[in-house]
Amino acid sequence: MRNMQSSDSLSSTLARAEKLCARHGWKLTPVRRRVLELLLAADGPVKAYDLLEGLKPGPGAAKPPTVYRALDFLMQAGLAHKVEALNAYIGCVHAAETGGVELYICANCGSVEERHGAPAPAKAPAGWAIDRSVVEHYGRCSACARLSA
Amino acid sequence: MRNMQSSDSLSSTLARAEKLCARHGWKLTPVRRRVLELLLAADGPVKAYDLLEGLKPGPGAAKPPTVYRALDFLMQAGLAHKVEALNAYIGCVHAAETGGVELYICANCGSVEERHGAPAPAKAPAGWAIDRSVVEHYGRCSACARLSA
DNA sequence: CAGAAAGTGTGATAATATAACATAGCACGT
DNA sequence: ACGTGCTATGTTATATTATCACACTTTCTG
Ligand SMILES: [Zn+2]
Ligand SMILES: [Zn+2]
Ligand SMILES: [Zn+2]
Ligand SMILES: [Zn+2]
Repeated sequence: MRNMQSSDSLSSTLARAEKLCARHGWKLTPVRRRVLELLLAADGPVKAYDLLEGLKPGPGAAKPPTVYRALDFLMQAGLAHKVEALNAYIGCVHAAETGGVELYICANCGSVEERHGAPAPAKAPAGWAIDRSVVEHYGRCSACARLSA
Repeated sequence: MRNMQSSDSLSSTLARAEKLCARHGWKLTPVRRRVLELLLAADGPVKAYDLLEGLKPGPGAAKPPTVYRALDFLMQAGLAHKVEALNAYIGCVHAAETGGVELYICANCGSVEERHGAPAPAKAPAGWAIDRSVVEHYGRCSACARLSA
């Protein structure tokens, strides 16, 4: 399973998210904040409909658009990432570091490591202007690689 | 639009696919072959349900599983790739060159360039064993970049 | 030929995501 | 405070993408 953040680092990540939004005049509303909490507390990538379930207990009986809107906001703010090949989402532990993100996803335990600010892929076709890159690596994390060796 | 292959290069790619399958004892059945043709003839990534439409004219009134099975086969054979961030598929112009694939997808005209042969193993986390990588770059191809400059 | 394995057909359904429109809350100039 | 517009949310319905389960056929193999 993904290494769950300690309660401490979870709340400090949330605090940083709050500050980031305040600084930019973005609104980290209750729904958005709750979705971010669910993402950060999870022990791996989370499916949109699981977030939906996660919101049920609270006051807002959320419907799909609610969750997808919150995810759109969080991704635009750089506070969450989509794992394209899994149709799942993760909270960004780095709270919106700049630059592209590179993900290492363990197929065995579900842990995800993020690397921000990856170097440009260098040999793009001549004249090509890259706006955004999706880079996801699948395999076994160091712990799982040792066990299955 | 994606640079459509000339009829010539399309049939030579198909011929190479046939040979590859023959060599490995894989069965490029009519359905599979037809799906590959549709992919190669398309001028960009193709959605599964568009392939379904494309199969309608023929004898097999295909249902979704038919198409997804054919795609699974083609991808395992290295004859097609999935564009994860678009939920779409492309025929491999290189007919199963080995190694990972890196895609350059023009958001303006839909053209796709493939690069085979692992680009850069990069600096994976220590101990990490990568099985498969998804690398997709979105932006503007050289032609479209010039126009929108 | 029998039996097994691989491929396909078919109907149903699951899982993921968006459209369209109504309502509510907040910002901002007056 | 008031009206006005903008942003966010609620709600219903639907679109899009993908798989399951089971029957049937074809192909391979002994
Ligand atoms: Zn991140
Ligand atoms: Zn692991
Ligand atoms: Zn290829
Ligand atoms: Zn282009």
